[in-house]
Amino acid sequence: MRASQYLIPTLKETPSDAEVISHQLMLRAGMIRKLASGLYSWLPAGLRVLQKVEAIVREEMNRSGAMEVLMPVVQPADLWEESGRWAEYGPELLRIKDRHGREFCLGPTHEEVITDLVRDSINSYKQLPMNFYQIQTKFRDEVRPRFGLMRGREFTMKDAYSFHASQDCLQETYDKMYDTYSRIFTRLGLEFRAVDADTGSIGGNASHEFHVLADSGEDAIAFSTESDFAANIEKAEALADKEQADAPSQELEKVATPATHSIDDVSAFFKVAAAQTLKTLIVLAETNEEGKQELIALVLRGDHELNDIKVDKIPGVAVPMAMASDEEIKAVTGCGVGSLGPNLKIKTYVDRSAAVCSDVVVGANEDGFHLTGFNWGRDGELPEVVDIRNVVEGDKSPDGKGTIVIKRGIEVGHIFQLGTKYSSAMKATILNENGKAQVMEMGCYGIGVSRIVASAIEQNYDDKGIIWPESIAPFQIAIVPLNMQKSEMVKEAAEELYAKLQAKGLDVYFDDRNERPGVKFADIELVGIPHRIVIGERSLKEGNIEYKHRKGGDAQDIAVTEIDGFIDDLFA
RNA sequence: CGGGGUAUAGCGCAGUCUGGUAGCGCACUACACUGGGGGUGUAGUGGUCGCAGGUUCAAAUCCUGCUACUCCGACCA
Repeated sequence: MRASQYLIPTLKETPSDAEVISHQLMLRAGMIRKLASGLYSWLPAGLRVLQKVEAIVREEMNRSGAMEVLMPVVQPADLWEESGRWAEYGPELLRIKDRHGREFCLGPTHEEVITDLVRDSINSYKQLPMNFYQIQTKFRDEVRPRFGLMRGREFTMKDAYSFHASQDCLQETYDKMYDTYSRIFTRLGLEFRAVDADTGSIGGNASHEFHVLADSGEDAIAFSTESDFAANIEKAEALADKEQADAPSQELEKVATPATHSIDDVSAFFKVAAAQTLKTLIVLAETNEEGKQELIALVLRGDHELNDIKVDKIPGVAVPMAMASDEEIKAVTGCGVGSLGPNLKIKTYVDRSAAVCSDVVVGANEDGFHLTGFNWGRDGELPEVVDIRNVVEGDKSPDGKGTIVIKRGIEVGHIFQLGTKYSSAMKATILNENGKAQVMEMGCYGIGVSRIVASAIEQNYDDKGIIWPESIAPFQIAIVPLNMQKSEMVKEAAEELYAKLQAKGLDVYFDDRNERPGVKFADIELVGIPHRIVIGERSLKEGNIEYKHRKGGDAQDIAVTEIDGFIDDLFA
């Protein structure tokens, strides 16, 4: 492509409303422009990247045996009423009416449409399994669109839906998708992790999220230093650092601790680490038969953080988890929040790590007092032990291998075993071997295509701009002729090379603009083209042209006569 | 939805308090110089100051209402 006939409107200054680096750089590199909040136009160079990502996704999906389809963006409300989601889905679902007053929505996802399609077209177990996918625009009316393409309202997604006669068969396709996704992200040149995810309200048997690792990621992921273990921090199991508590070495002592409430206060007052203290949190219990909500105490080590998703799973606790108010606590325990400790007369659970502490500082359940030298068993009965905290760096990995490291990730893929949620609601059945109607098992598999583009930048940039992975760069190689408008020699050499590289099937960016060298170099670096060839009179007279990679290293001279072989090696 | 901020040329901003001819840098156009890292000079183009009312001889500036954008949080995945 000739730069003089192509639009890449680069910006020197960063638009003030761009917060994250990918957003800033895509704007600056002339790849996208904002139309309205959460809505972006793709400019030529940006679209090239998007299409390269799509191509890789498409190739690998096809290779896995999935079939590509294309379903409408606008979907009738009837289908959503059938699945129950018309009522279930909140304001994120953009609802519209046509001229006849009939209700429709803009599809945030396509379970209903595909299920409708399949129930009409598939009748026998003999036809299964089948896996359908599309690469298409989705719309979700996000509460707060932000971070540019990272959380837009309109975005490109690859979504796939598989149908099965049995759970075993679903598992098989699920595993195949897991492998396909791993292959896709590897080909995209991204550093990623597949993590065990919470299946949440939909239920189902298994779910994995695929995260691109980047400091700006919205999710925290825990993984092991020595094994494949990786899980969303919300789900990662937290182990105690030892089997059982050490034998007591201190006597229990009651100490007056005026104005000492928080864990920070307590550890400062007693000059002990927060890990040598316990904190007691009070949450609401489920409403009982008399319509009253009692309280439940949760004991954690002072330095640990409560995980509310884990708490939701403890029997008897109100869902979603809610902390009791100061008044409720005072009324039941007779003391303030800052002095709570073990041995309360209400149902109590203790975290695994808090259960193996010895000689710790705890609240005395009496305002203004704490106990030191507290030991379970001797000084209080050990309540039921549960896992209710977030994992922290340095914890033992749940699979017993290595320790936990926490990094941030951007969710770019999610695979899910749906089970029969939609197929049963929408009566998508087949006849099984026994001639009986049977509801199909379903799986669904999503990839945020436009989000991948942004996440690739979050992971690969420097102070000069974007550094695209080779597989998705808008152009593979740039030719920069210097002073071509004046130098016939340079012009000839550049044109010749341009023709040659194009003939090799490469995506070439030929900067034939009458700009100063600095402008061209800066643009190419900002846009992030991986390979750069500079043709100038100076080196040309010595029979050379100059090559440099975007990732750095010094420029190297290549003899004009050897350029063919050099290029072939580069893209071998 | 709660709390903050912003809206003036394509981009980044000043001017608003204290009303009086709409400005600066970048970009853009023309010409000249320059030609291996966003170069220099000269001359230009481009704005209903977010919208609608109001006050005033006079409103970017003061008042009222609205809208859009944005940040933090809640929510969602």
